[in-house]
Amino acid sequence: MTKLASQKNPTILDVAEKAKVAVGTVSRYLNGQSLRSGNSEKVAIAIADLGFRRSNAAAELRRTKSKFVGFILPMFDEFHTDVLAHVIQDLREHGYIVLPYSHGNQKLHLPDALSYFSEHRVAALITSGDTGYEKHAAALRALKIPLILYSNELQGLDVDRVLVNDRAAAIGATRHLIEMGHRRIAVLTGNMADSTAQSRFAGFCEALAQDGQPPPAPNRIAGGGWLQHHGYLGTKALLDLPEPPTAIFSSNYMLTLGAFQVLREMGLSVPENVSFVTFGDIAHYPFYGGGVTAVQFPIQSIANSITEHFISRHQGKDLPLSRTISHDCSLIIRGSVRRI
Amino acid sequence: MTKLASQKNPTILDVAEKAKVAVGTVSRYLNGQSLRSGNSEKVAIAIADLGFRRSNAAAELRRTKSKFVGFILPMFDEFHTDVLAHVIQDLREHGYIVLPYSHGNQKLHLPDALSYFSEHRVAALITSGDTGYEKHAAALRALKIPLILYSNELQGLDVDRVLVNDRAAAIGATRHLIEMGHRRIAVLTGNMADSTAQSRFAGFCEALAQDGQPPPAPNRIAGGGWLQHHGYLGTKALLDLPEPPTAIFSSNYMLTLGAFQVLREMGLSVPENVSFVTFGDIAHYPFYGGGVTAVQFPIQSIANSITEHFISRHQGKDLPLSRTISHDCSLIIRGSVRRI
DNA sequence: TTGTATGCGTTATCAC
DNA sequence: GTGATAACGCATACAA
Repeated sequence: MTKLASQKNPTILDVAEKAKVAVGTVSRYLNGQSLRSGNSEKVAIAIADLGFRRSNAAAELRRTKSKFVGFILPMFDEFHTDVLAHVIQDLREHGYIVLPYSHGNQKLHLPDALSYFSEHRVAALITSGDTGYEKHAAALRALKIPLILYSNELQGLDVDRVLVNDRAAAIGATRHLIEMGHRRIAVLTGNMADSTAQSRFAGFCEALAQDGQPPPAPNRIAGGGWLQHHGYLGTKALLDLPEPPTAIFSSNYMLTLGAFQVLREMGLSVPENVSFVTFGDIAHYPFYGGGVTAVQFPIQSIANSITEHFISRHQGKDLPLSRTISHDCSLIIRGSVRRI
Repeated sequence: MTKLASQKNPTILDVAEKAKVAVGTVSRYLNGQSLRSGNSEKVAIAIADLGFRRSNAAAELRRTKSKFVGFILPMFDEFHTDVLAHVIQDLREHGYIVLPYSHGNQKLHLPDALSYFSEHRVAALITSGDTGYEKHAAALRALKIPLILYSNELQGLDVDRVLVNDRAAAIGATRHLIEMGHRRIAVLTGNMADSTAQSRFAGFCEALAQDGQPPPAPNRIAGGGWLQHHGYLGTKALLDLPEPPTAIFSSNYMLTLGAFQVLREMGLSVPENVSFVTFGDIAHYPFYGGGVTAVQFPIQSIANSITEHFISRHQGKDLPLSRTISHDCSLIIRGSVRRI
């Protein structure tokens, strides 16, 4: 059989031959290392002529450090997708490839994800650290790769963390309600097993306490999960109270969605019938009725910190086992809080 | 130096040795092929004992067909992210890995994406086929891999297409406006270089024609791009008309967002001051004012068709060079259209 | 810096 | 089906 060059992809051997340099030189070129002046051009020309593309599989196999980074997101919702998109962008500029893995809001099956990432020998794992990770701490440690958490705190693991000041933001949002004259304030919490849900609730309570108010009565606490139906059911219960709240503090945007669903069904509007403050700002909130007052996450900063954590960790410098960065949120005041 | 087993990842050789079978047998096991009864168990036990994980890089290097599939999306917006998420899920069930590439709404730099995908030897390329692809047709052909387009039509390439019946949906949406008594109807178009923008506009005009109306006057046609600011500027112009439209037909959800921004700034509301119909349904539309009447895309069906196209193409069956599947959309009627 | 040789871990190809 | 062996394409250690 005659060799048909067009049949096979050209390799660095072909490039080396054509450029009349050694394969090592081509490899050095591909990895951005310096070569003798003049050689760069020769190699570049040969690559262009041959239409050569390095095989990432071969490089990956031979490399000591993988270029893949795993990213687990609970679902492709606005917040997580936004973080993911930024991280993909940031890491690509450093030459890394992000492998997203979503468990589609099914019950988390972390072992599946870990086995998937093991196959790809990912250099690190980025995740929001949802409920249930503690159970798999051993498996995570067995991966022997850096773990980078964003959004949620997670105890008992040596990881880098990128958090937001949930508590402070919750205090600010609640205080805004108080300043606008609200006293019967209810709260929609997230899944209280998650640290974000706890911190936001704690901040809410603290703002109340600072105002000299008692902690919220149990029937003013609803939700208990992150999804729309939690917000729906929770808000329904709150509004059915003999003394319904004049304002609601919501712990994320999906709860808020569910709340709005109820309000719509009951023919109530914001802020005329009930005031509203929510965690999580989305592109649509400015136009929801009079606009929704919301706690905005600094997505760009979160993504940057994730990237920085990864890069420094991957350089293998001497680093503490665990580092935490916290970012502040902004309260975007719109029209969903009525002064009473 | 003594060999420390814990230092290196176990390989199929280790598994084969431990299970007392040949490496080929282990490979067959890993790829789901049938083994002599009893051998499966032996291999499974050895794998579990050793904590073995196949190296995808090595497999990918040696395989004749890659397990990677490229996916280009213009941005991580609701529509494209939704399609992506479903495709990731569908393809994972078939053992394929999706590599998303977004150009972040910058000017499309297709060569970057193609070079990235070349390195990974992707088995196929999925993309919405935005404006500007024609210029790179040669480069796309040079990849010698199946191309699967969704959303946009693209002439002059042998590709599989998954489209929606934009024209029919546009007719339906416009007819709804007409049936509700509207005669002064304006349109926000997308980028008219894209087939979706053309089809939606054509459907809009056809519905008008069916009602015996003339084509829209030039000053009733605005937008000309897919982004929020196109909707903003376009709507501003429409409402500044001596005879502003009583209803607006919007070609996607971001245009609609921009339109709502203007309406809000001008203190106008939907549908009291202007009625609205939009392409693209999103989770928030039920709660926008009285709810937004919208054309809903069948995301699940689109994703399924993409997957089917890829799988059949990848099986290498004898197939026509180009296949097209079209899906119908649904008009979700809510409260953004006033009867006049 | 360059050239050469070796190995990464798997799949494909045979003969059995 | 199974077993032995030859690639796959690149990075790297080593000697030059």
